[in-house]
Amino acid sequence: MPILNHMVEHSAHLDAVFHALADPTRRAMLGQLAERELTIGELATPFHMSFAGASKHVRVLENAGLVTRTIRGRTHLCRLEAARLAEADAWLRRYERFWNAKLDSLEALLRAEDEAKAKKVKE
Amino acid sequence: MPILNHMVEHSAHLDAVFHALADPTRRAMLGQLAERELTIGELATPFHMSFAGASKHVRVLENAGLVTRTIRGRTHLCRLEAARLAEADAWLRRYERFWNAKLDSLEALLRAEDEAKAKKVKE
DNA sequence: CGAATAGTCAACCGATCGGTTTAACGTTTT
DNA sequence: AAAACGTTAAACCGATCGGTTGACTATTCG
Repeated sequence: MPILNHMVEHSAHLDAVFHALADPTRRAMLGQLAERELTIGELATPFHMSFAGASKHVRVLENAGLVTRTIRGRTHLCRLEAARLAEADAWLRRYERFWNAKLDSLEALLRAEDEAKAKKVKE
Repeated sequence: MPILNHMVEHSAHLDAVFHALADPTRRAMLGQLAERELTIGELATPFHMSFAGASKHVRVLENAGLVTRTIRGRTHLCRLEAARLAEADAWLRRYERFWNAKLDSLEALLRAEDEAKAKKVKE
C-alpha cells in the first residue's frame, strides 16, 4: 500500500522545474521577475553576466514553464509563470505530514476520534 | 522595494535540495522511504540499478539532508528527513500569492479597503 | 543611410551528471 | 577458515551544466 506513489507523477515537468530551481542565479531571477516583468538585459545586469549567459538561464526557466517571453521590438520581456511552481509545491506537500508536527497531531486526533467512533459502533 | 528578496536565502542548502529533487529516481526513492526505512539494496532493486548506482543517489540525498543513514552490521538503513523538504516548501510558498487566485482576490479586497480608507482620510 | 542596441546562435571550456564495471572492505554465515 | 553478503571506492563513459567569446540578425536611433 504505497502512501505517496499512488499519485502519478508528471516526471518530465518536475524534472525541469526542480532542475531550474537548483541554480541560485535562476532562483534570483525568479525573485526579480516577481516584482516586475524584465528584459533579458535587465535580468543579466545584476549578475555581471553576459547577455548570452542570462539568455541561457531564461531558456531553462522557459523550458520549465516558469517564465514566458513576449518579444516587443528588439527586446524580450520575461514574465513569471507561477503555475509550475504550484506544481512543485503540490509534490512537496505530499510529504507535509512528515515535517509538520501540527498536522501530525491533528491527524492523531482524528484517528483517535475514528477509533472512538468504531468502538461505539461495536458496543 | 523587493517583494521576495528581503528574505536571506540559504543558497547552498536549496541548491542541494532542489538538485536532489530534480532526478526522478531520487524522487521515487524518497517516495519509498516515506513508507518505511530501507537499505541501499532495497532502494536499488526496484530501479534495476547497480548497488553502486543507488549508493550514489543516496549520497546525493544525504548531502541534501533529505536522508540519514544508520549503519547496522553490513547493511545501511536509510531514513527520510523531511525537514529539508520543508525548507524547499518554504521557499516555494514565497511565490504562493502568484498562483493562488483566492489569495490574490483577498489581497485585492484588502487593497480596495485600504484605498477606501485613504480616500476617507483625505476628505 | 549608418551606428548603436537587444538578443540569439554556435563553438568551446572545464566541471559535474547519472550510470557502469571492477576491486576492495567489513560483516555474517557456514 | 572460507564463502557469501551488503556496501563503498575508484576509474571510466558519454551527456549535460554554467559560463564565455565571437559572429550574426533584427530593431531602433541619429
